[in-house]
Amino acid sequence: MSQLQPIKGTHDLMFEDIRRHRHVEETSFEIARRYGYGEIATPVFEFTDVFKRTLGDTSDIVTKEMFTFETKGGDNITLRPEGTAGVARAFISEGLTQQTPLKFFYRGPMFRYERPQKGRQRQFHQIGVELLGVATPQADVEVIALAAHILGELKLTGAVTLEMNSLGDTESRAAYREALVSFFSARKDQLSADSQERLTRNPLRILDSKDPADKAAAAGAPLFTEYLNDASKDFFKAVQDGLAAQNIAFKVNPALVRGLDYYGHTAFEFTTDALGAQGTVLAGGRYDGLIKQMGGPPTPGIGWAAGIERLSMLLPELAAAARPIAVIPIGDEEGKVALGITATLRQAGFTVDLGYSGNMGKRMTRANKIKAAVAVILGGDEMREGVATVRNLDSGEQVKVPQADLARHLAGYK
RNA sequence: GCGGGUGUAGCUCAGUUGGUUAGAGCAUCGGUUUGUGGUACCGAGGGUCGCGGGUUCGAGUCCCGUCACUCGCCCCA
Repeated sequence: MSQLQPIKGTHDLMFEDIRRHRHVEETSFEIARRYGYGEIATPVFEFTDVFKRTLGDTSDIVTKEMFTFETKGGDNITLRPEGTAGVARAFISEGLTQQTPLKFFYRGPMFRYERPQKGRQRQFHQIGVELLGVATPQADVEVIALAAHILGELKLTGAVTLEMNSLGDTESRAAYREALVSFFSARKDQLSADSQERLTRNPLRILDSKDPADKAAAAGAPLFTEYLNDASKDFFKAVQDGLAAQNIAFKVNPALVRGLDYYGHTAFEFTTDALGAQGTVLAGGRYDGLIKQMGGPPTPGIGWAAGIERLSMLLPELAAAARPIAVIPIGDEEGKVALGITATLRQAGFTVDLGYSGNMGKRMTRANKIKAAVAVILGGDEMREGVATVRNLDSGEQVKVPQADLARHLAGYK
């Protein structure tokens, strides 16, 4: 079709949309900063192997959702589908492995070749955090508390619920996986086609299938909690106690699992029912095996990512932007003086609009359209007296103010 | 990748059982108002009816294809 349209699943962000995006980014980084997080910006593309090795060859992201290209030089590169792999790669390749614990905040575009839907684009944006090098539950608690704090600051506490689960350590997960496979294998014919496929690829996923047949079949399935070993149970308990100590409400959801291979122990999601099928707004978990799997020293890690588009859609109305001051000269001579006054006011920190053309009526109309709070009018009379007429555009009241006193007089409109 | 819905002006939408110059509101521009905006009144511009093909004397309307958007499945933030 026409080249004059954005690529499927991409959008131009402007006006109110980008204000909301920036609001999410800026408030979340401001909170993360208080928890000791510094920002990291990794490249938007990496060697394809970086994602293949970390996400696991069988995950859907790797098998069908990556934007992968060959460069002119013959390298195989991929637009990042998520943020953790790049941060983990940087952790190793930047030689940071001796500097743990490390806390990173990131924001930026991610790319997944998927069918677009409400709250799901091919280029979308995430904020996320990673905490590397802390193996104790205190890290899990802190990272989840940070997420809750950010959502609270965004005024979304009432709109989301926190669900969590333990995927146990490697030993527990292997035991549980085995139990699940044997349970579902015995009733394979009752499962949906998708889930029969999952049986070999990712049996845990059968548990949170939306298919009614799967839900029925999963009713009597063994519970993860029965297969957690003592170490895993203690760990999960400590995380829950830590959250309770901070009055963070959560719900244990035994069906909560992870699509990506590198997760173990704590998995959590903040979800909403306001976004249709895309209810997950922020999700994360512990990935103790990842760094080693990538070729670094064994290093525990935990983190989460949140979709900025999804958060933006949930956000309540933002406070109105600051209203500008409109400077309105009536003729060419006044125009020159207006230039100087405009510059002075902008230097002093005011938001000032100086129109580009039109008679006074036109300029007043424009002042009104951009929601200016006051108009500073400069005409022949004002020039002779060395003043400007300051008109309050809400009340219509106007007074003459010496040009030199404008900044002081307008102080309330900054 | 699979399934449903929808494509008419810049935006939101009407358009009868197929019928001759395709409409409205909002927005835009001009005027009433050559030093005063918002309100009001008057007027104007703006449409290959997503695209291609077919049926028909005649298609915005019916049929087929295609593209796009959208919702859901899968998966995920």
